[in-house]
Parts: sequence; C-alpha cells; structure tokens
Amino acid sequence: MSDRRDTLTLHQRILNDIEGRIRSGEWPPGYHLPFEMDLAAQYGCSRMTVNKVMTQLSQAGLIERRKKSGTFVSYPRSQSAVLEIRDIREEVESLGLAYDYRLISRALRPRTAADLGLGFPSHTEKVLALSCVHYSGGMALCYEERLIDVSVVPSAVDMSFVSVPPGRWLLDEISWSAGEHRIGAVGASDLVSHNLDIGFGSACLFVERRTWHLGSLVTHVVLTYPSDRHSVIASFGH
Amino acid sequence: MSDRRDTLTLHQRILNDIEGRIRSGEWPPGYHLPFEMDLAAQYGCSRMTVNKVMTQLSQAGLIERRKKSGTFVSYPRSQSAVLEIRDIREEVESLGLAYDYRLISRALRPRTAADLGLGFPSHTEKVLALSCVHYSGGMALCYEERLIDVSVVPSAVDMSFVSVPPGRWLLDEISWSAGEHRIGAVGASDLVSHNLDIGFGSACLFVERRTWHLGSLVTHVVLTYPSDRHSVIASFGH
DNA sequence: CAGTGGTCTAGACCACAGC
DNA sequence: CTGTGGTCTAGACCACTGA
Repeated sequence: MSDRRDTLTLHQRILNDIEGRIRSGEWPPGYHLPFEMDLAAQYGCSRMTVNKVMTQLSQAGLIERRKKSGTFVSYPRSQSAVLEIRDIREEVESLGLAYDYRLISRALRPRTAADLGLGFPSHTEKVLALSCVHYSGGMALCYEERLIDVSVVPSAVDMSFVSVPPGRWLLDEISWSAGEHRIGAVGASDLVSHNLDIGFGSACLFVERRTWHLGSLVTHVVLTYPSDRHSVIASFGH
Repeated sequence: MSDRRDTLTLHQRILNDIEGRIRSGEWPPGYHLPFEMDLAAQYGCSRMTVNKVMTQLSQAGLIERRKKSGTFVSYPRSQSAVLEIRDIREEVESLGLAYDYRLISRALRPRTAADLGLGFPSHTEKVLALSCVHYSGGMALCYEERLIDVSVVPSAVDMSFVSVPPGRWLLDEISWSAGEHRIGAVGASDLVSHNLDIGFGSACLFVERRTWHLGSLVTHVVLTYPSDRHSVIASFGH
C-alpha cells in the first residue's frame, strides 16, 4: 500500500494520503482519525513524523484536534483563500503593457477628525495627503488617494512623489507588520470620473488598504479602478 | 535576554523573536540570518526546534533558505492576505439580522458552448441552472446565479432548492478540493436591478466563484451585491 | 569537497480533558 | 486517573550546492 518510492518525502506522502482521504469524502466531516501512535505504526514511521503532518493539517483547518479525544475531520465552515496584493507597476508590466504614473496632488496637512476614523492615532499631528493616477498601456487604470503618517515615516516629507509612486516607495522604505484590505464597489465620484476619464457614477472597484508597522498605522490608501479594467483573484487548493 | 517564562512554548517565543526582528527592520531584506546550529546555541535549544521555526517562516514567505549559503530575509514582493469566504446565512445572522432566501428560477438544461468557457468540461451533458436572492433584515442583499454540474453531483437533480440555498446544500453535500474567486465591480444588469430593487447600472460588487472536487468543476456561481450592502475583508499580520 | 538545510528517529516529559 | 496531543531533545543520515 505504501511501497512506491517517490521523490516526495515521507511526511509529504503521508500528508497527501490523509488530505486525499478527507477531500475525497472517504473521511467525511466529523470522522475520527486514527491516533498518532496508530498512524505511525500504519505508515511505519515515528510519531514525530505523523505529528508534523497533523500539525500542518490542523493549521490548514482541515482537522481539529482535542486532547484525550483525538483528531476529527473539520466541518467546513468557511473557505479561506489567499489573496495576493501585488505592486501595480509589476502587475501592469507582467501583462506586457506600458506602465505610467502621474501625481495629481500632494499636501502636508494637519490631521483632521476624519483621519481618526480611518485609524490614525490622536497624537498624529500631520499627514501627507497624496492623490495620483496609474496608467496601463496609456489608459487610466487606477486612481489612488493616500494618507501617510509622517511621524511614522518622516522621510516621506522630503519626497516629491513626482516620479516615484508612493506605494512602491513605502514598500522599499519600511517593513510592514500587518495590513487590512477592504474590497468593494462604488459609483465613480466627480474626482474619480474626471481622473479616470469615465462616466460619473459608473461602477468602480475599490481596494481600501491600511498598513501597520509595529502597531502604528503607516498609511491608508484607496485604489479605485474602472469596473472593466481590474478584478481581484483569490484561490485555494490548487 | 530570554529569561522570561511566558505561557508561550519555546518555538513560539523564538518565532516571535525572529519575526519581530524582521518586521521591525532590525533584520532588513537580504540580511543573512545565523545558521540553525548557531541559533540553537543562542536560544539554548536543539536544532529541531529552530528548524521548526525556520520552516514556518519560510512557508510564510518571510525568509528564503538556500543550502550551503544559509537563510536570508526575503525581499517583499507582494502582500498575501487571507480572505475568508463565509456562508451568506451565517454572515447575516452573525450581524444579528434576519436571514431570508427566495428561489427565482430553477432549470435542468443541456450544457451550452458558453458553459465551456466557464470551465465545465465538454463531456458534461447537463447542468442545473439556479438563480435566487438572499435577504438580510428584509432587504435584498445578494443576487445569486449558479450552475451545477449534475454529473458530478447527481443528487442535486432531486433538490428543489425552494427552502434550502444551493450554496449551503453543496457545502454539506460534497467536500471541496480547490476554489477560485474573482472579485470585481459591475453595473447592475436588468435582471440584477429588478431582483435587488436597485437602479439599473448602479454600482455592484460581484464575487465569481468556481469550485472543484477532485479535479472536476462542481459549480460556478456569481454573487452580486449592491455596492452599499457588502464589502470583502482580507487581512494579514494581526 | 564540505557545510548547510531537510528530514527522520526513538525516546521523553508535560498539560489537559475525558473517563 | 489515564490517554491524548504538544512539545522538545540529541542524535543521525542525506541531498544539494556553493566554494
């Protein structure tokens, strides 16, 4: 039953075997898996090797483990897919299209009450407010509105952002410890319709992103795309 | 330096320590980490414990490992966030709102050429086409259009789906091995504007999802939400 | 060739939750 | 109380790959 010598490692073969039984339905939700020691005996390996597999499956949410009771196949509650957020320039150029960028406005201004609602702390005094447009193949792809807390990234004050997009610059400047994305739809505002050269109120996709560095909110950005020029992909499994 | 006795396990403390150094920028992208044996000596533990930590960091994409050379902090290329796709009913009820559901149409029809473009194989003969509306607090939340390959899920033919939403039923019926989501914006079509009671052409968020079971496409679904009634959240870090 | 990460073992002790 | 998973160890061998 386990005589084929693949290039796969032992724990990968065990993982594939068990994952296959779960995904195929042979071991349905609620099924009580054999104990680690029994599995180790079945596969002819040590308990540590089985434990490594079970830990991975548990972290992936496929199984649930309870001491003394044992291990059970999870009841599927929600799918979790992986969403890749790539740099706009790279995304455009990977499609073989020409990338271009234009700064619309740049202002260092006092923090307003509205900024608090976005997550900036009250001790933040000034924010750098930027708006710009990203182009793909000569066509406006995305309107960007960004706020940067200059007390967290003081060097941003010295940047003009005329030729360097702030997103790319920030990526190189500081490392990020956490991020939150909100994706939704919105009718094009006056500002957006003008800068993207689309009709007022036409459907747009927006990606709102907040990024933290060591607990401090670094930047808040809203990217607005015409509905026919961008969509977001998230996958799981294969 | 490592004298505090937390409730955390040893490898969790090591992981937090190293992850903190990377995320804080103390160990910047390209930084050459100490070798496993040196780290084991520094932390006063065995190499296996260090290896467990490094394997996790490597899988998370924070570090890159090369034999003979050693381990390096990754250059950030893209953010990957986790997107939770929850059942609509659960999502509504977790907000304390009443959930309701209505079937609009149900038809078992031959597979068309257009279905091939969605990923259904040519040997599929019939698909079950469903459309329905999900309500949240008495208000239309989402218009759903779904296709099910009845050669993969034959028991779907016997379901009326008058009282049971097909998404929830499928979740209980078969296990899923892979899925792909596409999220975008679209102006409300005639059908959507009528069923969601919103203006024609008004901005909507759509989530298109394809789900496979053991390599076979099971179902294709498009969920369309009015822009002001739904958005999608994806996070990473904390 | 030699050093690194990748893997695996055969034990061990512990906390916790059912019995 | 007992069995389970959770963790950790001190070794070992191997494949790969850079020097």
